[in-house]
Amino acid sequence: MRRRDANGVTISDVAAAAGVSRQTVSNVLNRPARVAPETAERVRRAIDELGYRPNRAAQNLRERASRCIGLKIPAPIGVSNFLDRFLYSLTVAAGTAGYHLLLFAPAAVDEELATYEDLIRTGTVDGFVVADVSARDRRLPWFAERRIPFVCFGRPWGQEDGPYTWVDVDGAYGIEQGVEHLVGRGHRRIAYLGWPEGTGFGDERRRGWERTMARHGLDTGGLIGVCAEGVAVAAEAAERLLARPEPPTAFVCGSDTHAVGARLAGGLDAQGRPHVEVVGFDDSPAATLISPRMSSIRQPLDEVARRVVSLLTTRVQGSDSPPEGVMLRPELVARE
Amino acid sequence: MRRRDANGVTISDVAAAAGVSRQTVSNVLNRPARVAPETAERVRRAIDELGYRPNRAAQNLRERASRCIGLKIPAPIGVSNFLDRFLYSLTVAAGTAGYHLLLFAPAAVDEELATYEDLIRTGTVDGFVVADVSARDRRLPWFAERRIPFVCFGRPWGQEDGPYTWVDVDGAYGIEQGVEHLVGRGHRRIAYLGWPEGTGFGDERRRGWERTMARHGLDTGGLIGVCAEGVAVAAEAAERLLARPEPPTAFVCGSDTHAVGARLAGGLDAQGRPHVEVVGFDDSPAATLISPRMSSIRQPLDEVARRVVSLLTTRVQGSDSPPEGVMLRPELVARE
DNA sequence: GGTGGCAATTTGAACGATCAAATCGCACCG
DNA sequence: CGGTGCGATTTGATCGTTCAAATTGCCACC
Repeated sequence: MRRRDANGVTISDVAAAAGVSRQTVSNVLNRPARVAPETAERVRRAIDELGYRPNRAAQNLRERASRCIGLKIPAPIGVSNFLDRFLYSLTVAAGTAGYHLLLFAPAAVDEELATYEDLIRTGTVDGFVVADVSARDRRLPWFAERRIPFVCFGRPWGQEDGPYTWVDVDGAYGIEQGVEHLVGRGHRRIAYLGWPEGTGFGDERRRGWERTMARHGLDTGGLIGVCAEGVAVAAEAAERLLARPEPPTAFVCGSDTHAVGARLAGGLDAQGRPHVEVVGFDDSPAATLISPRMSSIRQPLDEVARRVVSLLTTRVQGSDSPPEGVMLRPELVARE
Repeated sequence: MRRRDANGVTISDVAAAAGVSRQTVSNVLNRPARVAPETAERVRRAIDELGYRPNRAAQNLRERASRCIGLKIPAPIGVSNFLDRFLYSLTVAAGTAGYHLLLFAPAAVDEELATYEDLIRTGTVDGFVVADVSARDRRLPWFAERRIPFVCFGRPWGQEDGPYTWVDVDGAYGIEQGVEHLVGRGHRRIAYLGWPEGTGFGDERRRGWERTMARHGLDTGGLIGVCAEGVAVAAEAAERLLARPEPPTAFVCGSDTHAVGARLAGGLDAQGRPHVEVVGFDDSPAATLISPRMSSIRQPLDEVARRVVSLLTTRVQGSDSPPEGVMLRPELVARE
């Protein structure tokens, strides 16, 4: 029994069974037009009978491609299951494009670049999705220099029109929808609660609030709160705003964590209705688990994943496509 | 320029540069003892200078192994980022064992088995981690029949001593620690809030509560609440218990979601201290985000991942190891 | 009946690594 | 001085696939 496990049927076995050469079998699968219909039919029957499946390693070797997309999985420090959801969308999108997602975690921070390089040089992956782009991310020029295919989820802030390809969601637009929603429900003193200055996406979301308030001629003075991500600190920050002489009646928030904090700070009335209306960002489970459920701005992760995969696969397949930035729109999920 | 990208240095290039045969280069990397020290040194220098890295596809073809572990990523319906954390631990564990994690998501439910089969038959993965074992999971006998290597995270309930290999965490022990903790703090009426009968792990956790209460001679009558996972329903269930004539003063819970519900139902006193003490399960971010922070039972995910990978790799490498069940102990993280 | 053209199919080589067996060089010994 | 033994190294074959070029068979046409 020489390694005759579940595996073991090769293209030659099929060829022999169908009475053709191995190349004809290959053609049936890859270039059906080249094969006479009745031959193709005979070969297909043999394939089915033997349960033949082409060996991936052999294909990879021949094609010089792994059909794998590499993704660094960050240490789980986050609070939302954002990565969970993106990972799922990305896996599905990759799958329909004929790719697989390959996860890796560098042993140490200073080994990170070496790990990327290794995966490419050994041909383990064809390219990367970079989901945690930071400002002035040193990986991006490093990849570009080595002509390593990659696509960012998240803008390379400050270089949106630069040499990198990315897909991102327009946070300002999302917050704008949130403000519009609250204005439509009669609110005038709408506060913003989010991250301190410095995170690209956070700043953008805040600007979305500012500009929408301005368009409606609403004052933003004393209505901004900033704090790190965390329910407790967010609740404190919200309380400070609520303690002011003209307190906000509603909040738009940079994240669902901030939003949960705002809701806790606001409290509920006797009927169990929140004193302040809150719109979160990310539509994480927290938004639906809190009671009553909370409106939140949902990022179109499926679409993001599809675009990322599509951009990456064209780049992997060698066409020297120009850099491209794709901006998608989030959507307000209004609840209650 | 024939495909001379970042890639392209082969073992023959190194051999030529070092003035040896390609097999000697291979030996330097895989069987160093066979090579004379000065030759090895010369080869190693050539490897460094050329930046040689062995091609993975060629190795895979020759070795008949992909060094990839397949993992089905479930649709993200959960509330915790449990998968996030396990995925990370698993990626790290796989990495140190020389493997990579390959994610996939079957297009449709009825294609699930076909997807597994395909991945094995094409040699895309060497085996699977099954992280979502259900009672009477039809995949397990199906895998076994085909001699497809796999290891479960989670017991195959009812067949713990059966033909399958698994790693799991002793939920009853964990809950026991929680009850002990609460007893130690003077509580006598300790309620259990968890899933309705039917989930293997949920039932086990409840039994842990029952047996520990019994050991302390404490009555469990009217102290059990069950509901689906969800903060709102959990809060309602907890309220019902709290409304009874002899209400519980503390809760141990089947999940952090249940625990958050219990905490919300209990409410805070004037000093911001919870009226009821609560111990959750999973030590998810929710436990630390709620204010004040909550005790919770932490599963040793790093250890689980290491054991899973270790069991799987020995099975992949062909040794017909007998089935094995590994039970690990969770740990109470006491807070406040 | 020979020739050209075309579709269908086959053959040989290659992708880059590793294993098994063969070969080489050298010291040792009878 | 030739044979033996042994460590170090090389050669040839192989893993399973696909590309490029060669071959085959068939028909139409002059």
